Amino acid sequence: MPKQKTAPDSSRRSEAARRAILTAALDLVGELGYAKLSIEGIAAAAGVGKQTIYRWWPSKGALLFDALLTFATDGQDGQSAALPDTGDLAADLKLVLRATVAELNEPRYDQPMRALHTEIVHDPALAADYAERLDGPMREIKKERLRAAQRAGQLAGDVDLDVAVDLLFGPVLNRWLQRTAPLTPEYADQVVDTALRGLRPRDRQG
Amino acid sequence: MPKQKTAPDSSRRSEAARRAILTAALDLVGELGYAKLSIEGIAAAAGVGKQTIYRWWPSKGALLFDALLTFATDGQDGQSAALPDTGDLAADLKLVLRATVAELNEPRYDQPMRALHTEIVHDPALAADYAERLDGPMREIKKERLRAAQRAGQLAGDVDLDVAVDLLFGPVLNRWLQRTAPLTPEYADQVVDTALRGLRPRDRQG
Amino acid sequence: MPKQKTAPDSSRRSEAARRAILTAALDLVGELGYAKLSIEGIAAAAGVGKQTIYRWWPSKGALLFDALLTFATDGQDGQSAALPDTGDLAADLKLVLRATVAELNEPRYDQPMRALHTEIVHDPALAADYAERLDGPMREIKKERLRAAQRAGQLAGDVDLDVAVDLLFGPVLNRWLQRTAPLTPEYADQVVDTALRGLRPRDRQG
Amino acid sequence: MPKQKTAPDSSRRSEAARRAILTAALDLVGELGYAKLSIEGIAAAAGVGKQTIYRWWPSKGALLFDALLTFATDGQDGQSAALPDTGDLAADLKLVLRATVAELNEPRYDQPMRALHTEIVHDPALAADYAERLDGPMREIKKERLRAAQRAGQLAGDVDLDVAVDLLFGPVLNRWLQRTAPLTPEYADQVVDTALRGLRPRDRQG
DNA sequence: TCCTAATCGAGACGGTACGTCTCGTCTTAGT
DNA sequence: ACTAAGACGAGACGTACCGTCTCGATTAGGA
Repeated sequence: MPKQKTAPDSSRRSEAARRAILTAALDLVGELGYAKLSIEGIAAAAGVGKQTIYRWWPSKGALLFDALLTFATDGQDGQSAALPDTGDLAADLKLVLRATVAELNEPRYDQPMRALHTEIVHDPALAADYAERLDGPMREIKKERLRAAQRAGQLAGDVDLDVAVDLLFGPVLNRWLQRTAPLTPEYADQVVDTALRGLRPRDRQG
Repeated sequence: MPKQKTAPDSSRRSEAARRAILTAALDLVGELGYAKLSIEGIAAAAGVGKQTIYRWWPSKGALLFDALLTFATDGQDGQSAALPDTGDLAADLKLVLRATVAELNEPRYDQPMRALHTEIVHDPALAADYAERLDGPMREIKKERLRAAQRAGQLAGDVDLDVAVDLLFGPVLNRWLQRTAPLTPEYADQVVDTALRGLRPRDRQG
Repeated sequence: MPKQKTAPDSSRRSEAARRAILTAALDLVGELGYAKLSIEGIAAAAGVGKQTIYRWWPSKGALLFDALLTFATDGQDGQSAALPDTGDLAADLKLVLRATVAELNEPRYDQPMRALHTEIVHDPALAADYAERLDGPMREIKKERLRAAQRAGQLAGDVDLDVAVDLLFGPVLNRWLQRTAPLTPEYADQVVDTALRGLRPRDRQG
Repeated sequence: MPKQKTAPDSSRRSEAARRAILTAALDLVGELGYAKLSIEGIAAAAGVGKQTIYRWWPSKGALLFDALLTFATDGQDGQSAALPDTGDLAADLKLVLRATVAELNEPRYDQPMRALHTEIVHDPALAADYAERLDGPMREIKKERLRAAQRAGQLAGDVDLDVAVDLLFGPVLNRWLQRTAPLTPEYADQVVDTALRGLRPRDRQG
């Protein structure tokens, strides 16, 4: 069987170069914005040859994603992460959604995440990677909290949890991406309240 | 008063060139995808000098937006547009959301809209323009239908209509942009049902 | 008939850029030598975009040749040039060959000419161009002087003038290119004397 | 005395690798031409690590030279080589010069020799090596034949033999390198005849 | 016979330059 | 004044090689 292109041997990979590249990528995207981010610039800032980037990452988006994964998930253990559960679903969700809002408003995260989302929009392969490695685990954590709420009788048992997660987080992410209106903690509260209560009047009998 | 930069005189503008450019832009973005779309290519495809593009549009995103506005809103009258109102809110919303899903899945719209969203993500000026000229009017139409539902007692009176719109359309738009899962008509129905009913159990009295 | 690649329109060509590029090329090849001469470097030194070079010259060799032609032939009229004719063929040839030796030893000409010859060795198209535009005219001038010598009875009438030119100038050029031995004015004299007299003994009858 | 750089120990040298490299170099230069010849390519074609090349040869030119020396001088004994001596100097020289022409026109030799000459033009160290190991011995063989001719009274006694060799072989080598005109056996004959007879008329007595 | 040190293949690394592409500006003719 | 055309300075793209630098894995002699 003839080998296709001799894939790089990751055992020989330089960890120093890898970290320098990821750091430089995050620094530069925060500094210059996504539009002015170039592989050339990242290589120069990291003190690395361009080929070293092209060797290990298939696209600028994949590099950015890797950078985000590496440094954003730096502190936490990975699997041990869970949403708070004080017994009060509405309060817990507001806390989480407000934290999300705060993070999205944080300049340090804003630019890289916009960049990543831009790439995802146009690159199905990267989207799949994102869904598997970032969105998937996060979504599972959220669904876990909602499952607990179902067990506690605070959430309807027949609700599709994926839809529930989308209902809660979709509006916030959307407003952030589209900038249709400022993204405030109050908005997060509103979304939680409205999503939990539903749009239909409660005093009517169905 | 000395003129600053001799602003282009739109009275002399060539309508033929304008339409050729907008058409070429939509064609090319559908053909090549956003990443390979270039001003240079649009000019060549439209049989137009590059300067003619730079003279009339401030950015590639603005051009794309213009193209979308010009051709997407082609058939409809503009103000007369309204959401259907059969008296059955859930059914009407499902109809609209399914139509949205269908449009987003339509290849002819998919690429240009992704491109526009990408630009919006990074260009606040364009985002404002988008909010004012496209999202705003559409949102108003949706809110009008919801207001009617409030009058008919099918929607809680104290619900913020903007949040309601976000709750209904945000998840769909999000799933489209992020490709976390396939975007189906059934999902549209689920979102409507869940948003209307709310996440909380209905059989509890409080 | 579809146009192939839309050849550049030389009427719009920037003369300033052209001269800056040719000057920079000659300067740099003299400064760094041929091996370290790069298009990138020439463009930077000339304050010019790389594309402007690639647009007008098919290869580094063609550019160098152009530079040499432009500046080496700067002073002289072009057609009026002729070799000296004092009536003494040997003296005239020695003068010319000594001048050739001096020029080849001149650092200002040495590097660019070596570079050009290197390119010619590997690029038949450039070789043809060289033969037509530089070697051809020069050879004609030399042959003209030899024709005059034939008329004056100082040169055998049945000698092929091209071979005669090669016999006189070939050894000098060769020694320069191959560095087999130092290239001195005395060597020029020796070549002229030997070529004129021939290798065979003169006092023998056969 | 501390060793400077740990010079390679040639006793441990792999003869298989050496021959594979030299063979690959000659093959590739004939196949791709000199411009596209790369150390990387030679190493790959030879199935050899790049370092093995860099360890044993100081430059691409030295490698090429080595390759030429190894395979071009393969059949012949080395010292026993001598030019033919039938007693007829002109005939002998024509034979040799025609053989030279044939070799230079041989595709198998053309490319590598051009490559070597290119390197020599720019690399004085290689030029010295070439002069000592290839040009020198060959020139000595040629001069030996000319000396015999002098003894036989077929060559003027006061002619500088180096100049004589240059006069005979320079024109041919030059026409080959510069491609000013096709290199034919007839040209070789003409050069020999003209060089032997001289350019001056023979019927004049002085 | 084992030891050990140099050579081997392989290929990652920091770099430089390549030739192409597009950017946004500027210039030239032609309506 | 606008247009089509396209040259220009600028600079990023992704590729190809450069020459240096580890890596194990042979592969010789010298002990």
